[in-house]
Amino acid sequence: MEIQGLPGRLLDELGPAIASGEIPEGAVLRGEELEDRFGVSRTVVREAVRILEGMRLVASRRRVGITVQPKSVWDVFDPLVIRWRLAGADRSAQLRSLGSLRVAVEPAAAALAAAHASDDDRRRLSALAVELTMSARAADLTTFLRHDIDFHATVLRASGNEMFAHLGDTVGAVLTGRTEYHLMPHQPEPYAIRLHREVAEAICAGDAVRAEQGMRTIVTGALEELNQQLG
Amino acid sequence: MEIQGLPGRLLDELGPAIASGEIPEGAVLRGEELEDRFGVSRTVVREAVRILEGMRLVASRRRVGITVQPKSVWDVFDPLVIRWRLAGADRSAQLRSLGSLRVAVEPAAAALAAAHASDDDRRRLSALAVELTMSARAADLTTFLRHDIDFHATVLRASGNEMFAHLGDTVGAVLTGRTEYHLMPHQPEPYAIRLHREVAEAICAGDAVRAEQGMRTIVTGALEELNQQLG
DNA sequence: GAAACCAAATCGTCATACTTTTGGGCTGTG
DNA sequence: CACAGCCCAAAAGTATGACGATTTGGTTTC
Repeated sequence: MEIQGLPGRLLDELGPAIASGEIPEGAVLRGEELEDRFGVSRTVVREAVRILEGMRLVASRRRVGITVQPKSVWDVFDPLVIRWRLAGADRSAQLRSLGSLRVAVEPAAAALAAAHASDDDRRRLSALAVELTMSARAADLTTFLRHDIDFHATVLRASGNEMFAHLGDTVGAVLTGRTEYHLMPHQPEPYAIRLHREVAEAICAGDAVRAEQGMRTIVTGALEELNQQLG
Repeated sequence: MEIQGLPGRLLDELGPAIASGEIPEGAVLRGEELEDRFGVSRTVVREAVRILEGMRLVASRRRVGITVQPKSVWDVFDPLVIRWRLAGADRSAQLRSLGSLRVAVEPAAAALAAAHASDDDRRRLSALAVELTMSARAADLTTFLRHDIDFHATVLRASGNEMFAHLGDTVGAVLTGRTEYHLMPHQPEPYAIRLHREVAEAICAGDAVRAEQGMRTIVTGALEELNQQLG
């Protein structure tokens, strides 16, 4: 998943710094300065910068340097950008944005999944719903989180829409994030778990309406909880 | 918007070729081969490849080369990837995916816009609804398209959600695409236009439910029409 | 036949030199 | 003093040669 090599190391420094706003919009970096600062060659700096340019975090112009772009042009759907923002200062803004996105997308995905899921997907969802219940009862937050992520990713993938499917990792990052930063009840809510079972059953039964409803309740609930926690 | 310089030129060749499937999954390119084929230096090839790697279209490994990644790991939200796919062989798959995405996102955006739009946004939406009506009546498809794109982008931006806002360009690409490839009625449908006016009014009035409903009707209509055209 | 080893292929990194663009200062003039 | 145009230097863009690192696949050896 990560970009590797020395450019990757550079990226791990610069990306979060820019995404968190530590290096503000309009700031100008010089290639040579980066070479010195990180003790790497021109080649490495240029390739790292090219990648950042691909994400629209920076733009490089002759005679002026590498300027940090305004947030409004960033590729906010890039998985790395999302992760960097989640780890940094505007974590809460990012969580809010993603929360709304989930409310829009996941119910639609659930409805599509009810129509298009493969038998394998349906089996997997049933199994995950059970495991979710068990790990919640055992108060095992780590495996609960793992299964929760898996559940939502499976629904998104089962929708048959490649773009929805791709949001699986992103949703995973959100769930991980809110657990890591203690934005979650320490005990998973029994009601939320019942809803996951409900959604799994609906998808298995091919009931698009019920699947969509259930999922909508889950994600709007998560969003409300988030808004409460963040004020 | 474009990546520039020689790497950009390379990208314009390789990106579409990969995104369209012309260079299939698993294919292996060698850096030196690309140097020869395009008559550029290692530097340029490497930077272009880095960008493609950032989009997860390819992965570069020692001793083996630059391998085209399976479609499932591509950054399908990257604007360039979307454009390349729209221009190439799986245009219809891409249009379908984007259609579903619009159905999920745009109604939610309209609802949020009704709550959060600035006065300026509201004025702009009203104006666009009028201009839309006029250019439709004049059968001026070019300006109609321009205003249509502007309308949807404005709603997405007015939602106040940066991720929704970012989909404005993408939706624009979809609308442009389906016009260019004659996947649209040559005369804009009067009913669809009435709906745009309805949405604009609802957002101006702060009526989230009505805005969401209207927008949902618009985008589901567009999706159905698309499915009909594509069989 | 299996395991260890070696060699070739290819990317990764570095150092350096040259080219191209462009912003800002300098100069000269009205 | 204001303004226009020219010129220069600064920074990114490109090219190239050399070397290092790593993986693969065949070959040798036991």
